[in-house]
Amino acid sequence: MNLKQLSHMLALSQTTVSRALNGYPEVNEETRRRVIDAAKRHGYRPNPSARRLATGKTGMIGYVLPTGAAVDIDPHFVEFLSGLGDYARSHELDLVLSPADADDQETTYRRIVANRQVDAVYISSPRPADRRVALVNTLGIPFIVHGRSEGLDFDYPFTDIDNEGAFHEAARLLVQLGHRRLALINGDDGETFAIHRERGVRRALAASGLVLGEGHVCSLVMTEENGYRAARRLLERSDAPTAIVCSSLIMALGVVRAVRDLGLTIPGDLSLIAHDDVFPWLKPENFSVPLSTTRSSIRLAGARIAERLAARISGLEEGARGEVWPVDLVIRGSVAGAPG
Amino acid sequence: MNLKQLSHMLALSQTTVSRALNGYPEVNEETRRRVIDAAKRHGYRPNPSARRLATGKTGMIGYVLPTGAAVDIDPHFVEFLSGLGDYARSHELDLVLSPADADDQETTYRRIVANRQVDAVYISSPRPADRRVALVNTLGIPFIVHGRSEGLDFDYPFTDIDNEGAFHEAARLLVQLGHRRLALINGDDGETFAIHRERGVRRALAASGLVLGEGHVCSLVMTEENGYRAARRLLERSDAPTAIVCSSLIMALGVVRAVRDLGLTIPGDLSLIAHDDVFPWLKPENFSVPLSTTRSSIRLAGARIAERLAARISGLEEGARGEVWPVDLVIRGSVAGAPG
DNA sequence: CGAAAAGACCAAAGCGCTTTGGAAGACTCT
DNA sequence: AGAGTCTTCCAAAGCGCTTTGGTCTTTTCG
Repeated sequence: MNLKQLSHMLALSQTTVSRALNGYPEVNEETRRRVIDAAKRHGYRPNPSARRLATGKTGMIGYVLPTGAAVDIDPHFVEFLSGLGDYARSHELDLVLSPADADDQETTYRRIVANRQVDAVYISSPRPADRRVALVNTLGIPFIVHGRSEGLDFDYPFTDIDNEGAFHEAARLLVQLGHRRLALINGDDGETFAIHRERGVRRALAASGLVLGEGHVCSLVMTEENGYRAARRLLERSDAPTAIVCSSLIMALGVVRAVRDLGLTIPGDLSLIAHDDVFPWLKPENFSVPLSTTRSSIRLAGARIAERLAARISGLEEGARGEVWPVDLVIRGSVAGAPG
Repeated sequence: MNLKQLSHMLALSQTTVSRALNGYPEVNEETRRRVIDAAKRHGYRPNPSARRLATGKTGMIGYVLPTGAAVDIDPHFVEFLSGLGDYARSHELDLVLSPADADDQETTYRRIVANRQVDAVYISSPRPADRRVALVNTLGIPFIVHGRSEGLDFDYPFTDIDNEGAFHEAARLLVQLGHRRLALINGDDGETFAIHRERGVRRALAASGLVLGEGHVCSLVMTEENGYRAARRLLERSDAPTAIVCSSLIMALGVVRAVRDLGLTIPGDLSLIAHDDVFPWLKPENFSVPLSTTRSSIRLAGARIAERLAARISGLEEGARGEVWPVDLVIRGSVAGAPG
């Protein structure tokens, strides 16, 4: 059932039927009702390919997915995706993942824009002076950045959490509890979020005349193994930290293991606070010693970004507005006063 | 730059240019070279929307993504996706995720097929007599099932691993080591893979005249927390198992925690084998006691399924061929002879 | 050498929608 | 009553590609 058949059946022109269905004003309400009714009754659905060719709109949002043997898609991604899906579903938006060589995403961005394959894109895990942000900005496709870049000479729309504030709070609490030697086990410091977190910790320490010691900050891909190694290395130092702030729950898993292996205890020998993106399958309250966290649902962020993308596509949102979400600090058993 | 302009520039008809570019035989090789060359030089890329309207082909594969507040996308999904992306990237295939209400995926499947939104789809986490498989089969779109259903009255193409064989081997080894009371901490037993795994364990036990005791098998969503709870419940029984086979590494994390909380040790008091889908961020060899596993890379499965889908789209693969991959059994420190 | 076959190309008809540029009739206003 | 204004509808022109159904040469072969 296509438009031609439907309009013939109603003894109307395609123009009128199309307009009636798309809510244009220049059609009699009585006629519109007839059309809508007939369309429903015959299960007419406009062919998206045709509509796409005519309008250029696709009803899809895009994401360039870095892949490659050496590239691991972050488990955070899936949680973000859940949120995106939550929103997209109720708006019949689909998501197009375009896999790209991690080292050459630019080509893919250009392709999906040139081909008009999607109405908007989002960018995640931005870095300082991120080239993707610059590219997408000049290509002129609607977009939102999940997180922030830095040092770009233009503004852009983003949704981020207050990483600096969160880690500032966490570190401040530890200092207040008497800790003098803090360490930070961070994510890849090429990414802005990690930079912000480190900045937050340093600022909190500086407020009490302390510094983040040389060798007391690690930047690693966030795996359990890296958490273990980093913690082990830290705790075996002569100036071992008495408190660690950690960028991910998965790494915290490794930290806990290292602590145990070394015959130490949490929070007796070491206080630990980690960032929690809220995974349904790994909860800080279920750690053997319940883990204190800075918490922000990455899933909610996904939903929000889908919402903003939809708004941008339909022209409801414009400009380079950035939004920064506050982060909760949730205290559980893994923090205590400094030992000794 | 569109076809019209390009053909005008070459003083050829659109027909000839189109055919030259698409490899049709009825065009002079010399002409073809000229055309291809000019296309490249001017950066001509056929508009996919137009091609789509004309041919019905989209160059995309689809996946209906169950979403909803109560639905968690499995972290396995992302690993699978990596594999899919690895292949898709090199073939300029995109992946369309269509979020759907978890309780009504049927509507979405019908929509994407009716709308010709994708050339093929894959189905994951199938259940016995899975309605999605039946639906997709009748809708007539190319598809591959990742895993297997059961009790369907037709054949269908799938790629699965030998879950039954793997868990049979694991259980057999434990029995050989003298274990008499095994337990199985399984995934959601609505899904076929869990059923197969249970079957494997039971078969191995039966071969030695043993059975999987009432209460010695748990079926749960695969989270750390559920692993902990299940293990705790099992180990506090009067007839506590001396060995556990576990369906996921994430659950195994919980098992390890429960063992420790109860003051027990691995493998002294309990032998443990878990299934490993090969996550880059959580490795069995890095457990405090290195974990024995049945191992199969879900990422490789993703790549394979992309490959088969591409083959089906282009007509290179047909029929309902199913393939079952063998699973490795990797022995590490977490297994030992039965205590006592 | 003439008929049939093969080779190389083209004009035009879709694919199914949106949108432009009217046109016809009904209504208002002076 | 005639000019202007709405209201409501339509024919036809795209959107940019593929594909059908030719035409015109050139080659092959009995």
